[in-house]
Amino acid sequence: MKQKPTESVILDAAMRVFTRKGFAATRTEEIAKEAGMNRALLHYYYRDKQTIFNLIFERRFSEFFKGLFIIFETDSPLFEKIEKMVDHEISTISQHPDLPRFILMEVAQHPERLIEYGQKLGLNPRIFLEQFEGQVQAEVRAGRIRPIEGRQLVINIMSLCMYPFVAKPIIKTMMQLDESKYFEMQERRKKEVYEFIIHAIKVSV
Amino acid sequence: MKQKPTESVILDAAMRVFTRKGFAATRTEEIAKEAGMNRALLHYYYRDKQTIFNLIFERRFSEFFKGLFIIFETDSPLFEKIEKMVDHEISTISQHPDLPRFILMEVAQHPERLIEYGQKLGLNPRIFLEQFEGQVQAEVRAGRIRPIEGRQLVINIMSLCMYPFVAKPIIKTMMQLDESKYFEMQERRKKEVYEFIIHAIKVSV
DNA sequence: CGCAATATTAACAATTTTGTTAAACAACCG
DNA sequence: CGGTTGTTTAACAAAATTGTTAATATTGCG
Repeated sequence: MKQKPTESVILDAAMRVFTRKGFAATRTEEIAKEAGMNRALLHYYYRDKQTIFNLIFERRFSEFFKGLFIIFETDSPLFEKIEKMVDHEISTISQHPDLPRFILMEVAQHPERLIEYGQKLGLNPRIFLEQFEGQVQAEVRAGRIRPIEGRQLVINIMSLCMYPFVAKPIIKTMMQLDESKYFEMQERRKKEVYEFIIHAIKVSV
Repeated sequence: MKQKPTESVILDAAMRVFTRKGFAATRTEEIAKEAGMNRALLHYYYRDKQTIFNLIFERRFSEFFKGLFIIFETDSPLFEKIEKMVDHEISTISQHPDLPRFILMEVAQHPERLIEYGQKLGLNPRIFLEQFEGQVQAEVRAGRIRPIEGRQLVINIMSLCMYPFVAKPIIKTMMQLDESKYFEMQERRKKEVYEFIIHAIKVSV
């Protein structure tokens, strides 16, 4: 029976609650309850709510962006890269389905954090983006894909992967899916989205 | 110099603040300031914060879903319908760019409202969805589009239209777009997304 | 004008949420 | 075992947020 150190019990609980509710709607009381302890203990280990939140935000921010950028970085051929991106995004986010909504919510409210934490992680979107745009334009010139702006393609890929998670409650309700049906739908999407994109850009033979 | 009735000055201010911040992060003080009045006056016209929020939510919920369902309802041919949907969504949401994020945030926190307000508006997603799936399957059988589940197509269309708004702050920062560049990008998307979808589903000739 | 009725505000009160303190408890070590 | 350290809690205090009230200002109308 290895008991986790209280610090990480707190952080794990805080992660769940903050991710579900966002900073503003989160009550420290709820974090404490989720961690099975008294509210005062949070303050014993961490100065205040904001301090805990910042730690969580950094963690989740990294989870959200790190994997994505790793794939941008690899120099596979375009189609392979897209396949990896789609598969990676849908797979990893499936295990943290409310991560995108959390990031979007908090970044929308404090856009300056995007720059701050982006630098902290050493992310440089400009470089990745330029590299990707170059790759796309090369394919276009080679006549393998129809003309498309690299950035529009990136936006399309991200949209197709992320939105179904962000809109999970709406999709579940409108399509009357329970948790497992929703999961199956996402599983099918790995193939569906990849093929959708390839057909969308490939020049017909 | 026609002065608007105080009720609607309040609601308009509340709409802006709630939409920007969501319920939990909104301070009644901020609504009052935005409306150019004393906080007490909000309570003179409306019982409390929650009452104001409910009015706003109903309004915005309707804005978000009503237009969408109208297009589902029309019986244009598939490609035309898709074109209308894409154009309509991107155009109308462009005028209310943070509407989708607001709806998603609040529905994620209170999914039961989706059903409640959906019924209030007389929306019946099941019927529209079945009708659309039928239309898609007919096209598939006719060999005009490649095999695809109707629901996956709906999700794809919505994703491509909505996500760029939901992720606006991230996209703006990562792609270094100012407000007008971002707007231009969305303008170009009307055509881009439509063509992307058509190529993705059309059987090559 | 003058007085209702309505609109608005400032000051106050209640509630909710956060943060602190001092005392109880537990673990470790001589 | 006794004392010392670090952990946890209950009770309290402070701050922030919301809601109320009573007094003031404004409007319209006889």
